[in-house]
Amino acid sequence: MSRYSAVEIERKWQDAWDKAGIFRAERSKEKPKYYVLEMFPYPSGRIHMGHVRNYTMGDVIARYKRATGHNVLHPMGWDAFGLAAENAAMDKGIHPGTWTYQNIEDMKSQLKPLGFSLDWSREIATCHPKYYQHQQAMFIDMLEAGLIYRKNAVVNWDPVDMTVLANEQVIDGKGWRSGAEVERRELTQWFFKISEFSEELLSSLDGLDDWPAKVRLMQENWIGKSRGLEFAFERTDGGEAISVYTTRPDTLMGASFVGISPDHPLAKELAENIPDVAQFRTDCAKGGTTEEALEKAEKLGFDTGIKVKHPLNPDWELPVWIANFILMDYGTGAIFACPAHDQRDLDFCRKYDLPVIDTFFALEDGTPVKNEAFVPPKTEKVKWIDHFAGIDVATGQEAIDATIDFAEAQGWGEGVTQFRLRDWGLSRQRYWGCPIPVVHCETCGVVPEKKENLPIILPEDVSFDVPGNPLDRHDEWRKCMCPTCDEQGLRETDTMDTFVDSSWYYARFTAARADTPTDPEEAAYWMNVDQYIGGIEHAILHLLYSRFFARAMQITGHLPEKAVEPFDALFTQGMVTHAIYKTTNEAGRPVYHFPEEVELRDDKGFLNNGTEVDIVPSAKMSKSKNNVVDPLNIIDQFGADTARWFVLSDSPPERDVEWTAAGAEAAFKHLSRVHRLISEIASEVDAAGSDEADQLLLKEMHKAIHDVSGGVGSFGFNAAIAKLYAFTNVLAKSKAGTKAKQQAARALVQLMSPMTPHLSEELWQILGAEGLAANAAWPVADESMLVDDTITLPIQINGKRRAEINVPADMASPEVEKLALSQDAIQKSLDGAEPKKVIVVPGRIVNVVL
RNA sequence: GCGGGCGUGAUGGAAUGGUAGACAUAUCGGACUUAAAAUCCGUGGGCCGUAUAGGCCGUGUGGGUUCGAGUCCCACCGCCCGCACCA
Repeated sequence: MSRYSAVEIERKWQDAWDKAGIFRAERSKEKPKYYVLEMFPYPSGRIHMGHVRNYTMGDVIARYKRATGHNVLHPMGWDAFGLAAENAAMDKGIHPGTWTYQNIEDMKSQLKPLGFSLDWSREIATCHPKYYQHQQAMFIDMLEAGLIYRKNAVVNWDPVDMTVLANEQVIDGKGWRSGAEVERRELTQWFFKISEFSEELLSSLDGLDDWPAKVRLMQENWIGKSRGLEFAFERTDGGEAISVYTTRPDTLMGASFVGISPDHPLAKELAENIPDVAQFRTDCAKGGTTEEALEKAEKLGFDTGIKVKHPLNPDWELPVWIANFILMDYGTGAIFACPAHDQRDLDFCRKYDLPVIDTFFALEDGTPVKNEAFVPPKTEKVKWIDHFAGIDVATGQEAIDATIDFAEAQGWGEGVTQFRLRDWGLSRQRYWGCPIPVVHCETCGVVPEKKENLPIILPEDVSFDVPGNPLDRHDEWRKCMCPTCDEQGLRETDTMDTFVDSSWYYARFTAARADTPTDPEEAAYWMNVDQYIGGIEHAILHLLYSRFFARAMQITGHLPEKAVEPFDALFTQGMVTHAIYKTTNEAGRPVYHFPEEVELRDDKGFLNNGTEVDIVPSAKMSKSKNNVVDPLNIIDQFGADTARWFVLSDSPPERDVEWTAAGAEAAFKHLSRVHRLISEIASEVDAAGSDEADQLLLKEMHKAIHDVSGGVGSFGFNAAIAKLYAFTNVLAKSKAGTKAKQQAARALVQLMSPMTPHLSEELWQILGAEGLAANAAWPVADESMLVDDTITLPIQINGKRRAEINVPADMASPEVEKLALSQDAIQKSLDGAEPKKVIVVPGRIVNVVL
């Protein structure tokens, strides 16, 4: 009998599938379509465990759906534009395109041996003009449809390298290469009007039943709908009133000062004449643009000297401060501060010695709230002292609503709905991205390129020896004809955010070689994606942008109406994590070390020169952190099926998993055992089984079919695999040579086939079954075989298990109760006491309450 | 700082509010072998106990709801993800 040789088997069956062309997807009227998609990879050069996990899950679903009679589309491509290619160009002197295409080739050759049931004929790479020309065409359509516009926005500016930095390139407020303190600087940039879709993107979340609740909640909070009060504070000096927006108008009587953003028009105006204000604005502009950096920055304030009047009491004057924690992007860029009921306001008032008005809330029972920044809960009742409309006790929300009504009735304020969601800035001052197809013309302004001039192809002859966007320096490429007046114009040198590329690739896959962005018939047939699978780290941006883009494509006629939500079902897998080993260099910058450079002793890590490293115990595998584990070793050593089986069995798919090498060998041992077991069964001579034993084995088989089908169909892969282990154990112990055993063996091979497709093909053949296992219909569980005649019921006394009884499955509750109470162990525990109550949960449990 | 999530044996983990630890790994013991590997059988939360008898404790911590809580609620601790220019 031959041993399990993964290498031989896997190559052989991959060739067989290729030859049969069974994974090539075509429209069909006979079968229901099923579109399964995993988030496509960034071609970093090496596949990592996260990829293997992600694509194995998708492949299991794809193969399972094929087996259950679906016409499956399962494509693959490359999210190929991005920053890393430019870094490689700078570090290694390779052209970003060369680097990227080489990586794609390498990664494809690493993915192929895994035996995924992919339709490679639809492969796309977003950096290829055949892809991005369609993106440029859609950009023009969307620009003309009013979905795109230009405005100023802030970027990270490195004053030494004179270049824009990505957030990732800002480390502790400093440029990653120059080390210079980063400044926030305004540039004119292109934007998608995603905020116009706020309400729609929010309310449509309700229909996404097959999305994780946590993702919907995160998107809801991100869109951030709020109802609040907008009103203006009159200035005592007669200047233009300052309009503010607040979600807590009920705290207006605790107002201490009015704050404006450093980017507020008033702050800018003051800066023109007052050097201190200008200086203050400069100070505030230090550091990166992330919300995290802004929120964590030291709170800074500047008293403008301007005073405003409280809307409910003209004698009450409030000072106007410029404060760095107020965002110009949200509301009106101005607030009133209420230190008694907001911790940040309180901290600010204490720091700058501003008045803290005593609280005016009390708990429902009248207990006054001391001014330790008590945030009145929106859902709980608080006593609301009667500055406004005579309401006594109200929930926070009632108080808010009442205040808005009151302000509107008195005519000094207006209820306003606000969204936190900002428009999507798509401009990037970088080379390796899709060129934005517009021309700057002295006469005509900024005009879209003619569609027949597309694609606007990135020039090849660029250099990265100077920081900044090489397109800016490429005069030959920049100079072009204005599409409207035929005079000379200059091309836009900003390229598109790579999120644009990934916001519509799912649609392109439905007709990857079409001459237009999508093909109406193909899109109508294949959309929507039935199952989308990817990392939880994409819960907000990528998914929200894709949801927006599907709508924008629909408006511009590139997607059918039904595809308004592109992904019917979403599964967010957990990340594969690994410890990070870190030291610090002379410049104070972190240096990351590969796991194989670090020796671990007593929970501490050391480099071979003896230096101790800092250990971050568990972090997302990331190339820049040097903590990526390479799955190729496992594939080389044990084969793809072992790698696939292992990543599925080891942890629940939604949870993060800390990578350890141990366990892969165990998976290999099990597959070898299955190979041996099935081979033996195939060679066993027929023997008569006992009916009873046969029946028991077949019952186990049907239970396995039921449980594994359920697990595979609902991302319970690890539970399905546990069931397969148990079923294998039962099968191994059953009597040799019976018909039932042959049948059960075939079922086992089929049930494993989505996970271990190569091994299953091999064993399918060994068992003498017809055709390819990949083409075989999925077994169906016989419902009548799933029920047991007798069941074991635990008996509890006050919730603690004291005994168990075997009873017929259909025994009536009163009889179960009688039988339970008659048990010796129960009688002994009762010790003559009379039960207060006996709870019988049919088929589950008996609980005796004393 | 804000939003979201997670926390169960030595380890990965299982458990529609219903017997906590399925299944697997490490370990230990045994069989087979000249020996080893492979394989097979057993052991496999802690404590008491001669124990495959029985009992007590036990799902990050503290409280609550319930006949019954790993699961639901509140507070706290720790870790992870995201925060709009990493993808």
